[in-house]
Amino acid sequence: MSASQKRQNILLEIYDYLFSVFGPQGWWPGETIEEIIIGAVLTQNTNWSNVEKAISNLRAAGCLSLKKITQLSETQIAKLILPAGYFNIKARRLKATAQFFVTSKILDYVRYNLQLPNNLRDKLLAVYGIGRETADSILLYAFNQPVFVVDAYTRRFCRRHGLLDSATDDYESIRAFFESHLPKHVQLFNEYHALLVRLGKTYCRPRPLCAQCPLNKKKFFLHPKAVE
DNA sequence: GACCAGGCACATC
DNA sequence: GATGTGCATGGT
Repeated sequence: MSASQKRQNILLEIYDYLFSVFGPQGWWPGETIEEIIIGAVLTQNTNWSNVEKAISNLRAAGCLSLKKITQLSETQIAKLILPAGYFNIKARRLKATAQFFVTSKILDYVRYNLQLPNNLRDKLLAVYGIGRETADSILLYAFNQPVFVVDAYTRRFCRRHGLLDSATDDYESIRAFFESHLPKHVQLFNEYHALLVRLGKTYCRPRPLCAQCPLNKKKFFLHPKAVE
């Protein structure tokens, strides 16, 4: 068995185990593509429960749509998304994001079942307020593209369990690691990321509760040294 | 009261 | 390219 196949087996073993412990996570918790995009911006460095409050404000005001958001002032948006924190900066980011989707008509590709432009990730990254994680969250959860989302939990998980050399644990390396060692299945990527977040919230905080982590019962480590 | 949360842009070195 | 900083509410 090649080293690559071994890595793939371990990643799938971890996935199966997490799924058996936590079950399906039901991501993304949004009704529509537009709501997912809006939530992806609002959840930056912010607890999801606060995002829910902001989304419910937007919905109550009839503003839970990208077109509507382009028509509001940043001040108006900021008032609605107040509970999500960083409301001034996020108002600007949300408006820039909404303007991108409205002017590019990307949602029409979905509506008419067309193939998305293959440089969509680069286009998203060029939008003010959309970085790697937000772009990839949108691609995976809103547009069902097989992109593996990396976040703080994923990075922490990789470090603590020694999945990567510490020299190559930047965002793109971690993304490439998962994408190249897993079957390119949207539903797998969807559930895997959500399960890592679930695991991280429970056992892998910055002040970790690693002793109780269910993964301790298994030995998945690819590299002998897991970093704290 | 401190710490943390499903980041990002920008300044500075 | 690496590292530091501002952004801000609400839950634990």
